[in-house]
Formats: sequence, C-alpha cells, structure tokens
Amino acid sequence: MRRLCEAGGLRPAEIEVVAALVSSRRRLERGARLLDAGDPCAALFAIRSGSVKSTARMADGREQVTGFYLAGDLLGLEGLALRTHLRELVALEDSELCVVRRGDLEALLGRLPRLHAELHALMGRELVRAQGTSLALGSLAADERVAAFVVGLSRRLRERGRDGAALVLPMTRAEIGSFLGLQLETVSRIFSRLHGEGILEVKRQVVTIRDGERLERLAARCEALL
Amino acid sequence: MRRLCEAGGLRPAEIEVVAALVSSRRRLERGARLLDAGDPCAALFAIRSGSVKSTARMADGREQVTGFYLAGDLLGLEGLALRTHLRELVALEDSELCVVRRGDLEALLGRLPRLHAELHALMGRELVRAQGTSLALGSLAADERVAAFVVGLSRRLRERGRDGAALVLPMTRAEIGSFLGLQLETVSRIFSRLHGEGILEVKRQVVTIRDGERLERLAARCEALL
DNA sequence: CGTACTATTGAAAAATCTCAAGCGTTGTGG
DNA sequence: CCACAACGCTTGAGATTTTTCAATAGTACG
Repeated sequence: MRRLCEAGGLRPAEIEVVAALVSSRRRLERGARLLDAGDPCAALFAIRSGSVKSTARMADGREQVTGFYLAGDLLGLEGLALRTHLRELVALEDSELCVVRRGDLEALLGRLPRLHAELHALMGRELVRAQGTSLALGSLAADERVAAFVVGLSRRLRERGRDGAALVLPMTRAEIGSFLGLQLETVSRIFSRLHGEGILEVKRQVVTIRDGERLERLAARCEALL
Repeated sequence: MRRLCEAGGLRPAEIEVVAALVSSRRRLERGARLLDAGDPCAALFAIRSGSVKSTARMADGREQVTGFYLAGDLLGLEGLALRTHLRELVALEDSELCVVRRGDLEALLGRLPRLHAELHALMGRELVRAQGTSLALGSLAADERVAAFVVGLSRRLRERGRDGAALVLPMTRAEIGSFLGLQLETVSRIFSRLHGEGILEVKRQVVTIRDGERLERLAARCEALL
C-alpha cells in the first residue's frame, strides 16, 4: 500500500497518508489535458508514471510553461489552497496518475493536524521553488538557465532513484524555452554549445551529462531550477 | 483592537485574529534588517507603516529583490511553513511592524481550524504571486515589466485606501531593476520614455500616472506584478 | 559646502530574438 | 513497404533589445 503511487517525492509520513487516500487512477495520453485553469478544485493528483507540464495562459492568449512535474510529484496544490486550479495541466507523454479527492483529503486534515503541517511545508517548498524560478529568470544568462534546468532535472531524477546522468527529456525545446523565458532556437543553440564544449552529449530528446562539474559551475549561481 | 495594525491587506476574519495575536511592535530605520536568510522562524510580522523589501542572496554573493511589501502586508509566511526564513527583509524607509510570535500563532491554529484554511489561502495567493512574477520575467519586454510594476503598486495602494495615481516610490531604481530582472539604467530609461509619451509624470521618487489607460494596456499581458 | 548617493543620458558592445532554410524522425496512408 | 507529410530540431544572418561603461547632474545629509 505504501508504494501504491510510487510517491517518491514525498516523505514517508506523507506517502502513507496520500497512498491511503487514493480514490482512483487515471491514464492520460501524451498531450491530453488533465485540467484547465479556472476549474474548481475537485481533486489533487500524484504522478505514478510519466510527466506533466503546467502552463499559464496570458492575457494575450499565449501560454507559458510554469513547471514540469515528474513521477512522484504532487499536482494541484494551489487548488487546495484556493479552491480553484489556476494552471492548465497537460501530459508530456503517456502518463498514469493517482487521484486524491479534495473532500477526502480535507476530511483527513481535520483529524490529523500533523498532516496539516506537512501540507504547509509542501506549499512552502512550492513557494520557494517559484521564487527560485523568478530569481533565475531575473538574473541568469541564457546558458546559465539551461544549465540550471539540466542540473535540476538530473537532481530530481536521482532523488527518485533514477539515472541522473542519462536524461530523456519528455518536453520539447519550445517548452523548455517557454519555461526558461527563452526562444526555442536559443535553447537549441545552447545545447549545441554545451555539446561542443564537452559538457553535454545532446541527441534530440536524449541528453547525457559528460562533465557534471562544469555544468554545476555554470548553474552555480542559483539553487537548481525546475 | 481590530485596526491595531492597520492590517488592510487581510480580510476581516484575519484582521481580528492577527490583531489579537500581536505581541509587540518594532521600529525599523530605513535600511535596517529585520531578519536574515537562514534565521529560524520565531515570529511573523505585519507592516503597520512603511515598506520592506525581501531579498535573496545568490550563490555568487549578489542579491536580488524578490518582493516589496507595503503597510498592511504580512511578512515571513514561508518561515511559518518551513521553520526557517529564507529571505532577508530590509526596511525601505522608517517603518513600524507588528510582531506575531510563531508559537502563539500555532497554538491558535490548533484551536481554530478556519484560521488554518485562511493561512492556506494566504500561502496559495503568495504562490500565485510568485508564479506571476516568473511569468512576467519570462515573457514580458522591459517596458511591459515596468508598466506592470507601476500598475501593481498603484492597485495595491488603492486597495489600502491610499492614492493610486500619485505614487511615492520607497525603493531605488536599482531595487526596481533587481526585482524586474533589469539594469537600473534600463528602468530609468523606460521611466523617461513613458514620461515622454505622456503616460507617466516622473520626478525621482514621485511617479504620477497621467494616462492609466495606456499604462494598463502596456501591462495588459500579465496579471499585475508586485 | 562638500560628500555620498541616486538618477539620467549617451554610445558602443553583447546577448538574444526573429526570420528563414534545411535536416532528421516519426507516423500515416497508399 | 514506401513515400510523404508533419513535427521537432538545428543552424545561419541580420535586426532588436538590453547591458555595459562612462560621464553628468540633481538631492540629501552631515
């Protein structure tokens, strides 16, 4: 039961609770939308396998990626706080999710004050992550952003027990660029440059870290992105 | 008692509770540090008068402004969630704060579940604000950022019953630039340009909105900054 | 009155974007 | 199974935006 959702990103106590709350599963095909901005928050989701992007639609209609989520991540936390989801969630590849109904979770919150604190901490971490993104976009050069992105992705995969050196990117260059505040061509050029310098091996979706030391040095100015 | 801290940014229910919790006041001179990154979270603060900037120190020692807070704002929310403050808080002008001890607040949380939900909502809003900043830094041109900043400041002042057209900026161009991911010269140039176009009147610290319509149109691509 | 700080402005340099073309993959229908 | 269409990636060249460096000026404060 504990590993029901492979909720690797959560702490033991949280895994236990969340796992017990899972009311159903849901499959999403690549490109399928899990929910829209403005939807009332009926449930939260944990990614069992696959990956998801969260996007915001700006006033002029264009959309920007606000985050990438991997297997083990919990989705929709702002919805819990605000009663309404604010971002669109779209699967980057065929994915499987665990559904946690909001009502179930809130009922449990009343009985388990410690869980409340855990949720606070999770939200606090999301907040810090979002501020970290602002910092990166505000003060890092394009190559530093890309480096920080790769470092962050690698780190998160390693935390979940997966290979942190051979990355298979589930998102396109355009999506990376949107997240990093860059054009897709710029992202591509920087991958090529890092390849040329022997820091990365880049083959379309497959990025291999060749010189982690130099990569980290490039990204050093910020707590890793993602 | 209700208006003890002029907590104009909070809702009635929150004002009441927070007001009752204030354990003391604290004066800060311009430039004085309220707390450092890494400090254990012993208390939260509400601004009674004045204004405060929150800054993050990056790995290379440089610092970036992560937010500006005005009279009525609540400071240090991430500290509540994470037990540790992550940002430096510095007064932008002589200010007066209300101190809410963390222990007092948490004791009350146990007895008032509704307050818990209120805090969740507050954190959710902070999260959305931070994501909004990322969006702006990622996709807005320099003049749009400055416009969004002015619009946001104006809006927040109006919400608190103050004049939304004649702004007295408590922060320097460098601080605005740091927050917006721009150089101080760029901020200055854009103020000058908006002045030249009759959108703003700019006299050092004093910025007056002359053509709110066009200003909003410039900022229209994002939910206002700040 | 002078010193320190903040703001403005100009000119040149650098980073990034835009537009454009071409290539490699993948998937689909004949 | 092949051809082709669609999509994503790469690369180049020129345009644009923003930064950097430098000089000047206004303001506050001792």
